[in-house]
Amino acid sequence: MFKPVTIKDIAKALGLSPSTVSRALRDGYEISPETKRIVKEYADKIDYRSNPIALSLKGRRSYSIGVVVCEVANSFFSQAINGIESIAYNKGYRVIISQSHDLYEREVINTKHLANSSVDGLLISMAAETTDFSHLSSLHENGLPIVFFDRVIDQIQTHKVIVNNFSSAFEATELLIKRGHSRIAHLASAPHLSITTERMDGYTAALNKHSIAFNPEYVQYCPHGGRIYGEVEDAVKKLLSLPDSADAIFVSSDRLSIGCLRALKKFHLNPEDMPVAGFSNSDVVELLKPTLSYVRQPAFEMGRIATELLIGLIEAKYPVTEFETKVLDTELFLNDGPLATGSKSV
Amino acid sequence: MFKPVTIKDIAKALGLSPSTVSRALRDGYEISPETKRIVKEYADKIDYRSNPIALSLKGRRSYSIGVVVCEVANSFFSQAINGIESIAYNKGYRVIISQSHDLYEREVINTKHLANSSVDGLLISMAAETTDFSHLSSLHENGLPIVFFDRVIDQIQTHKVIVNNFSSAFEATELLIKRGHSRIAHLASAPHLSITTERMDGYTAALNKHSIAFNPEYVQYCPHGGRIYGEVEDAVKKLLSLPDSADAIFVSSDRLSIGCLRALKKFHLNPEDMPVAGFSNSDVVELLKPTLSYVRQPAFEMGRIATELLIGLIEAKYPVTEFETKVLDTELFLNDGPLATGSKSV
DNA sequence: TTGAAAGCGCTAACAT
DNA sequence: ATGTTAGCGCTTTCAA
Repeated sequence: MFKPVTIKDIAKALGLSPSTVSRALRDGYEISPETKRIVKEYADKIDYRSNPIALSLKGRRSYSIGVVVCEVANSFFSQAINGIESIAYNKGYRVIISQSHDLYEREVINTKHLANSSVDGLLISMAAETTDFSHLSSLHENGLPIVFFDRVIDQIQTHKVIVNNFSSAFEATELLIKRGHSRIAHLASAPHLSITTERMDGYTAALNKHSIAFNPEYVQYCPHGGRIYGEVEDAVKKLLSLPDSADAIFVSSDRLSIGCLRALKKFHLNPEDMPVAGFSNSDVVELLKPTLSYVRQPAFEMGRIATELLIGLIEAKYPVTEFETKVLDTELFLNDGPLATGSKSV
Repeated sequence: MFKPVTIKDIAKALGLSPSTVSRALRDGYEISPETKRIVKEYADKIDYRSNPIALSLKGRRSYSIGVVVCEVANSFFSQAINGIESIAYNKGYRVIISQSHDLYEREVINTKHLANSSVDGLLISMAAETTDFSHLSSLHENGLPIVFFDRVIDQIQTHKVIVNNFSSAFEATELLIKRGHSRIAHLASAPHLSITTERMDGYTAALNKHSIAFNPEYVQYCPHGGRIYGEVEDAVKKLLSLPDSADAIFVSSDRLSIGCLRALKKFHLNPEDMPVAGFSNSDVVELLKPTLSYVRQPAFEMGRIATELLIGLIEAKYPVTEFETKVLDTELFLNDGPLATGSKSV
């Protein structure tokens, strides 16, 4: 069907050997300028493009990086992907995206599939369901470069890119406190995710600072990360039906924030009655009706940095042993404007 | 770095020839059950995985399909990508996604890059800016299977997947008319896009049916498809500042719908004063404050079907000459519930 | 300065 | 039932 032009074709047409053509095209120093000119002109004319597959086979490099996120249809991740692409593209890598849908099994299959597709490296944000990391550690031990972003794990030593989850959560919670609320609930994602624990800590720290007793009943987890809307609605319902019902909610993830608003709307609760502060990178937050005060993560930037780190790993001459965890700042928005900014980078 | 196990390794370890191993692994009929067992067990033990690059080089097939959309961070497209993935995945293809950001130049670079990466086929929704299609026709003439979805073009004969844009637009417009509006503006995307003209026709047809004179001043185009928010705001501003200002707006694309609401909010216009009906696949439409009556496209389904058609093309034994254009139904939602459904499939 | 030949991992036609 | 060999497109010694 598709009839690609090969180096051999050029060689034959020009009465040269394939190796000469190869060298001429790659500007080998041994080739005469004249020959180079001829070869290049001809290659140009017939629109020759080298076959990257053959190149990969030879060089054991595929110039592609694999990405595993829970879902593309999520503002945070699609923005991060934009960032990933912007760098990968410039550096000549293509990006293969796959979605875990927050399912452990899908994550395992995807990473295997990607590794098997000989990606040169992996960019991953853990699925909510995942608690066993052997699928990743085995790849990592085999030398596959991996960089984590957003939902990271401690068990694998490599570069990581996150935001200051603790202080972001702290500030968001404190915002609610400063507005006079004291029965602040916390709607959280799967309990073992890094973002969940860190944000939880920020939440409790804020309560502490303002001498508000921590009430475990005010904390609801969504083990599926909000993948199933029902779990969010149930969680919210529980918070509302407590004897001493919550009077504000801090939500610790993008999808949950939306789910929470949806549930509140369903229960006919006005934002005045039940203000919500949560993480969200939605591009329409300002237009949402139960309004949302929100923490915005620099998703694009996170993708960019993670990719730079990954490519650094891939192209490193010597094995890298010093890893860094980049911590970026978030921004806290209160209805329509920035109120305060997150904390420092480490 | 990465130490892949090869068929040769297995052959050597087992005292067999590479071809025997290869055949045993692929269940070749000529291999004795005993040998198969031995080979498979060993392969399993050392976690052997075939090198897809070598396979591709051999078979001239990469088992990957390229996707070009304007933007991943757009509900319609991210849902379509989910559909694409669901099929591709099952059939053993991986998906390489790239974004044109509605820019002609990016689209050209991306398609070249993908073709050059030897994808087996291309799934594309045209960029708003694109008016010259030679980058695609040349690939297509060279035998690269292409399937268009959503934003299609007439110039290339192949499978296409769209929705019934005409009747969807017709119904959305008629909805506004039935609610007593007669000065209905139309906020449209780039004028040469298929979706723009088809939806425009539906809009005018609805006006006609109800004997409302078509007023060209009520039509505003956004050549960048809303990529630049300013163009949307300007367009809306113009519509509002006409001597005989519009009293309702029909918006013909996802991003524009959001942009339009944003502009209206900025101008402090209530939905009662200026109702909007528009295409949108946002997953938070019901939560938007200037409310939106909306046409929802079966994005996931479109991705699914387009991918099935593409893989059909890729795996066709003989050149395909009969192409079909699948036309799917949309749904029209009025605040909180379906009101009417789009029209038939062709 | 150029060419010949080997090899990357795999498969398939052709032996045996 | 198993082995030998050639070749996919390219690069890279090694020879000339």
